[in-house]
Amino acid sequence: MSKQGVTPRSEDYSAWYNEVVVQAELVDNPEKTPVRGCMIIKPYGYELWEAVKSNLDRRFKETGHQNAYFPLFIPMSFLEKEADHVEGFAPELAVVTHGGGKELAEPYVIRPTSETIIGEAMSRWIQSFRDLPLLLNQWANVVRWEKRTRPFLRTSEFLWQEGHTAHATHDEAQAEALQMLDIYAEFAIEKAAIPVIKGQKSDQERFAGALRSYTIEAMMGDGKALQAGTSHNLGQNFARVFDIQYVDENNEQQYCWTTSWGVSTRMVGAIIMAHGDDQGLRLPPEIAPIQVVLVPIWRKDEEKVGVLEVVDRLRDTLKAKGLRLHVDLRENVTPGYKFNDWEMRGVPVRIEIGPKDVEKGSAAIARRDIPGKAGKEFINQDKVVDHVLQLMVDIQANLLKQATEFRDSNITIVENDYEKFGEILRNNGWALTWFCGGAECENRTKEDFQAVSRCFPLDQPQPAMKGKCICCEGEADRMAYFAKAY
RNA sequence: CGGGGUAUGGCGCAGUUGGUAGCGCGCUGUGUUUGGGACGCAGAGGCCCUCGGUUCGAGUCCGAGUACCCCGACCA
Repeated sequence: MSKQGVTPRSEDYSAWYNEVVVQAELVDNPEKTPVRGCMIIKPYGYELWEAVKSNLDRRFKETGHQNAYFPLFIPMSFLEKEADHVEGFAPELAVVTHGGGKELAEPYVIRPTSETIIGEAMSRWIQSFRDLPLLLNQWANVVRWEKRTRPFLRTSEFLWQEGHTAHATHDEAQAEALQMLDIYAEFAIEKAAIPVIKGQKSDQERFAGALRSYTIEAMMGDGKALQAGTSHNLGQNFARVFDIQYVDENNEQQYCWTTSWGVSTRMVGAIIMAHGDDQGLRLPPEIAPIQVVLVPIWRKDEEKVGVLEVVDRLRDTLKAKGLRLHVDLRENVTPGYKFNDWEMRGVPVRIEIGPKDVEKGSAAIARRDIPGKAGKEFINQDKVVDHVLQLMVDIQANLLKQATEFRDSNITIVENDYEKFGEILRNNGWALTWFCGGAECENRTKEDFQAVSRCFPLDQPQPAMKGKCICCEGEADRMAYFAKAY
């Protein structure tokens, strides 16, 4: 790269994002990746995804789910069984027509999601109420042929987990959908430090084939919204078309109630856009692949010996505390280069050890959430471990605090004022307003402001109250967030 | 799927009236450096997107094709 640093966010947010993901080495340069719309996730980016993955996987297992794996290929006829479902996905399907040099009798679809093939399996596996609930999850790749793609946010192939469960009653399925939404929100807030809002999707924005769809909505650094995770109560739609039935206690056949829920590599995009600054990434310590980077500095070989002695000692004591740590021993770049490099990669804490520190028994500690020299201080080497452990907590909390304050300062409650409503949306703000949920109204806001409802928050600001829909002025019993979205 | 643009070392680009390719960064070696993106010296590295045409001669001119990028309509 001939260029140093990235385009400032304020100048061109989109350019900033595209440059950061490449310069922080999360992905291969998309313009060079040979498969259009797909991404090569580089090791550092994949480690970030693994942090998301391992956190969620643990929570899924804690709540009784088991991992399984279903085929990448799905018979075309499976998708066609659920009318809404196939209609929703038809335009973005990749289809395999040939195999082993011969045309297939029935084409396979490369899964855009697995409700159908898992539904078919469930229909064979479930016999009795004793087989329920069936709580499955799979970690997989899926393909949706997207016209415009962006690394992590929208790619033709992406990685995700998709949970699929079957229950005896509507209420159990509903509870499951809400439980998984809670798990997503908890992860987003506590680990990714993104203050997401839990809500229900409007009928227009609902998953194709679902009874109800829920979402965690996150605000990005430019004010736009990003759906960071979803869960669906699929009702009996898939159970009916795939014949997922069980015999209840009274020996009667009943259709199951199913759910599905997913978080994808888009979450990585959310982390980048929720926290990044003009220096690059800022990663929350909880999920940062590298939490602490040690940069040794020396001029002469005799200094090097003393410096490395201190560096090795600090490395060992910090590692003993369970910190994910890296020592940057590169000799072909200067310390200044390294500082910028690690800031671009978003490492929460950097420790610099130079000859002066060896002499004075000190260490320079720089915290990434406060950029540049302002976030740097010199402390006694004896205090480094405690200080760094405290910084992990402080930085985690501070990133969440900053993101929350930013979000709240960009949300405006608006009632009965379509002009003001539009103004908020045009300025990339979020409008919280009464909304009847109707398709006509939503189409109108989309046309007028390129913005639709993000969700009806589960946590309603004025529960039990009613208002006038911002569009049609008809009765609305819930408020919804509207915003431009990724 | 509509509109615009680009294609030349790893990356970013230049290349005049057509004469057989250059700059910066990076890379390799080496020496001096190293506390906020170091410098000197010596090197390596090119099917100029593809096919066809014009010409003694094409990176350059003409034609066709392909790929990609940007802007709009569709989307986890």
